[in-house]
Amino acid sequence: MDYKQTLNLPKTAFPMKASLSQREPEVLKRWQAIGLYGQIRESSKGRPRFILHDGPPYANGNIHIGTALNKILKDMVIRSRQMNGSDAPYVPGWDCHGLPIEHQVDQELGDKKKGMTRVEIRKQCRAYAEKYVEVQKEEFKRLGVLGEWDNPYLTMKHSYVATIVREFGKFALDGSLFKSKKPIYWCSTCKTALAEAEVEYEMRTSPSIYVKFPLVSDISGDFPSLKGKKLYLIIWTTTPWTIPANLAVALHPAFEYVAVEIGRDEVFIMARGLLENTMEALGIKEYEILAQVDPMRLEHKLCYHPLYKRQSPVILARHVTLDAGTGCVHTAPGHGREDYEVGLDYNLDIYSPVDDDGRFVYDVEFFAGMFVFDANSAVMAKLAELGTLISKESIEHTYPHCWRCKEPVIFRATEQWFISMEKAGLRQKALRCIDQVTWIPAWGRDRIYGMIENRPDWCISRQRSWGVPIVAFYCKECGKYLITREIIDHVSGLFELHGADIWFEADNSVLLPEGTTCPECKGNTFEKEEDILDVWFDSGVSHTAVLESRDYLTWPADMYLEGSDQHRGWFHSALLTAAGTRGRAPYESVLTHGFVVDGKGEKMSKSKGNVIAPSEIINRYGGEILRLWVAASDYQDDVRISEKILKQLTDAYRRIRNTSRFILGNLGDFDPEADAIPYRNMLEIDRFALHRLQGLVRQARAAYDSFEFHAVYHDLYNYCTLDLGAFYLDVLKDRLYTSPATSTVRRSAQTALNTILDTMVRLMAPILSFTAEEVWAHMPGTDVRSASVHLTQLPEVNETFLDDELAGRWESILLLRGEVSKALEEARGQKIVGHALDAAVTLSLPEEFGAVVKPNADELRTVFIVSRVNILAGEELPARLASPPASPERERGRAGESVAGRSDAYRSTGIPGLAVRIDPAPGEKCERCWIHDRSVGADGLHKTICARCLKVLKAGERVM
RNA sequence: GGGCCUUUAGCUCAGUUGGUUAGAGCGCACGCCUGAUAAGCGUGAGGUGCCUGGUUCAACUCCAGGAAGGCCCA
Repeated sequence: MDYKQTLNLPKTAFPMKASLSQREPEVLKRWQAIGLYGQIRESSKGRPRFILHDGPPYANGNIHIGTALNKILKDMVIRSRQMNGSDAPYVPGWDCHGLPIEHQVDQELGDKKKGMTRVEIRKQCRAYAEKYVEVQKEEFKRLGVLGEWDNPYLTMKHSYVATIVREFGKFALDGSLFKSKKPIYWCSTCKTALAEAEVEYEMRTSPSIYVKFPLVSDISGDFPSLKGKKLYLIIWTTTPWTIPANLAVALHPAFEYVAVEIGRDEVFIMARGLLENTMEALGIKEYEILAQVDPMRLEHKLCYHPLYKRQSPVILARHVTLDAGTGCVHTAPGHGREDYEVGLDYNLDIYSPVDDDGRFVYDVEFFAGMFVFDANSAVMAKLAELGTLISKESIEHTYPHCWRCKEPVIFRATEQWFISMEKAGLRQKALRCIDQVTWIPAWGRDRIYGMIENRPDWCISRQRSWGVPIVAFYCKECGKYLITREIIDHVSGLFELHGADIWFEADNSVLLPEGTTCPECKGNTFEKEEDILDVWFDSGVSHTAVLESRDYLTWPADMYLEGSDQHRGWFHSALLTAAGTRGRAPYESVLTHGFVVDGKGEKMSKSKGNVIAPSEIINRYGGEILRLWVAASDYQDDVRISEKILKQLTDAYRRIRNTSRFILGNLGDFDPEADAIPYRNMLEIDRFALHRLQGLVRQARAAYDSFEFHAVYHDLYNYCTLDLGAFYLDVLKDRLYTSPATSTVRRSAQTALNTILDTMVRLMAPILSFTAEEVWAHMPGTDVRSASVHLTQLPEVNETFLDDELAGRWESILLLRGEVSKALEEARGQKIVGHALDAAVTLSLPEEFGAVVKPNADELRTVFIVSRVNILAGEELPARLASPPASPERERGRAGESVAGRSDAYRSTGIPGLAVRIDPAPGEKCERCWIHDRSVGADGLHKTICARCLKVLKAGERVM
């Protein structure tokens, strides 16, 4: 007879092999078909809301691994909050305007662009954005991210654009808005402003000149040794044409400067660290240091301009370096980024006397009308003529060039729009708002605080086509700009209906409210502004464009969740726009994650070849593995990814999957409604398992509460391996397989298993959303369950399953089990036994420990999974077991070696006083349950079967 | 160059307020099983706690300096 057929072996349709890349799309299809997102919304009506407001990714290109990390994290936050008693809707969004798209479209259009109107270009850009919104949408869905995908927010939608105008209007009307000059990259061939991303650095030969600036101020009071000398600050530059715009000479406040006499009573001042280099460049061999000069004492002193009859002050600036030059830096605030910044500090004019063609304007003495690069030699000649040029060479260096025409570009100040950090107290408002927010991790607060504290005014204008127009008019009579509440209301209304294209299509009779007159000069003819808004303003106001416009969302959001770069980006622009218009932050909390780096912790880059695309992982391993990777990582730091890490995660995934599968297999004939055993009637070990399960629930819920998904992962995984695999499930096999199918003892185990799986599956649902759903579908009692695990709630700690007294005893048994395992391993090594069921275990228990374990003595055989357990009472102990180890330092197991015989006792170190002896179990091995028992062979018919199994068989026969 | 941050076994992570021999799982090695089987179980070996100083009876933990890496500026 084939006794295997009489066993209750696991049986389930749940496949061991996950085939994630095939199965996941099916799960997604089903979610779509049953309208899962809508069902969740419906089922959670009236619950407290949790609003995670999505930061809009830029609608350009495929998603990368960092985007995937971000979106999956968001999904886990949403799902765990949703399953935690909240109503957590998720409205994804996209950032659609801006340079990268316009730049892409520019490249695709090539020369065709020249003949196109702005509106036509904008149409192309819109189509481009639309395309990538769809591409990315599918990619996000594939990650298992659940949300309102059929109604996302787009920053280019009419209603959104109208909101942008209204929010912009608030800054215009509260006095924050102003116009000022700022240097930007300018291509004088294309006559256009360029963004940083549009300049390419190429080698170019430029002049390299040293110029002396005669010091006007007498500093001999501070430096007596310089009395009566002719003092000069020496500067070095590669752009002689910017000398006419020089307004200052900058020194570093912390560098050492020296005054050096070079003969003829001429004294040059420069940084000590660059003295030798400079002297060599100037060809001066003999010189004498007369004094050390403290740069702080030179601040605000004056020099003559080397060309003109005006004076330039000495200023202090930290951007001065010792890499090249003299440590005295020619400063033209209208022609350099750092010059501009320091110019603001010293209230210098942003002077930039160059027109759109790159020519000096009419009032520039000597050089009016000259193209700047042609003016280089003229400037040098004039300097030489005036005796202020002291060296002239040329240099090869990298210089910015226009991406389109490849000509060198210049830095040139142009009129820009700014939102002031001070005029309406924006900086102070924003700083105050920061402390109303919970920053996770906490250092996010200091980071953004420092940024807001130090940032310059917000330059919000761009000379581009693809964006939201700055709604402003200029009076043709007096030139003043005009922005009024009426204009904002009127234009935002137009945008709401027609979109922002109308700004470029319609004329002022449409764009201006009827009867608009200039309040300054009463003029009534106007010109509209052509600049567009910085896209950070677009996305910055999403809190109002999205949260305030959908009645199922709330303002402020409960959470913003983005990478840590967004302290300078979206968190920042959202804070400014909300603080300025509403006086508080648009978020209650801000959670940031690190960046994805490679296995060595280094940044991913194409050139390093260490980039891993999400699609690659999805195709090879499945989206679930990507989700598990996100869950397993501590996102507060940078997150590593590598083949090795993915391999580890697939192993971990299989473990969780197989554990679920094994339980499902043993629940194949279990109907929870009909077969469950009341808790009080369950076996102790099953009750202990339920007690331990509550520990998992407690830990996992706490981890979810604080968004520590990696703790959930570790707890869940360790639970599968330790609590279940290494103990409970292993012990349970004998009972599940060999007991009568409907027996109380087997039903008791199944009741526990059902609760365990039901708990596990809901705990894993926010992380392993696909697999949890798959398990859910295979669980017994499906007809009385929700259609999806994602419609259920996280398990709560069930107090009725807590029994500390019982748990205490069983923890001791577990400890004992560990020691027995070691003894068995030793015996295996000595070939006394193979499988544990070959063994009989004899224990000599220390008194106190023995008392604890005693009530469960009969269960030890099954807990150890051995054939027999003998417990020796203290007085019965053989002498060799009773005597303490000769010395505590002696290695384990050696205590018994002095005694002859193969079954030396194992002497425990974990439980002092415990000795374990392993012998081959007496009796034959039962063919059915594999336990060695003396009763095997007693039955005439079933000669290879033990008494216990015989009983089961007999009972089965009767039933049959 | 500046601001913020990170650094614990090969990997992913734990480690209360400074206090015994720094933990877990995986991976690895060895063994068992073949009734979770492209599975399962057991045992074991792995750590200069990034480095250097300092405070302290005592430092992975506190302080200073440095290194490597990351984000944001310049």
